[in-house]
Amino acid sequence: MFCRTKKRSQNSSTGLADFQKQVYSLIKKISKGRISTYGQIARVLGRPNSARLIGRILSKNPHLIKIPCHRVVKSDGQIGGYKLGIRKKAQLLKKEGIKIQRDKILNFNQIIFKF
DNA sequence: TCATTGGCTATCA
DNA sequence: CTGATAGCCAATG
Repeated sequence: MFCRTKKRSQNSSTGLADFQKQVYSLIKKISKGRISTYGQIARVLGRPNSARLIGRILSKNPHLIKIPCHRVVKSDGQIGGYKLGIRKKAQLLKKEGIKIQRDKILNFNQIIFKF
């Protein structure tokens, strides 16, 4: 009788698979020479407390060619992490005209990408 | 202004 | 359950 069930585990409410796709979609939109932050991505997608999750997702599935995940950094201007190392990340960013010193973005405030 | 602490999120060892 | 991650934020001293 009652067909109950569905016991959706906690992850239905978060919709993780969907969340990942949205993360990738969003990051692909970041223009060259601009950056965003893990927290900002999380907020735009409606998960203000899941900044850390963004980093996890990117590290798990870095489609380095299609998705410019090197343009996503920490909210305080630090580089964050990168599959190939933060040195590599810094190099890529510099190439796009972003000024970095001691693994920190100097003009962070001016190049932040607004969705 | 800086350093520390605790809470959040999801996953793995 | 604990600790550790590509983090963020507010509170505290």
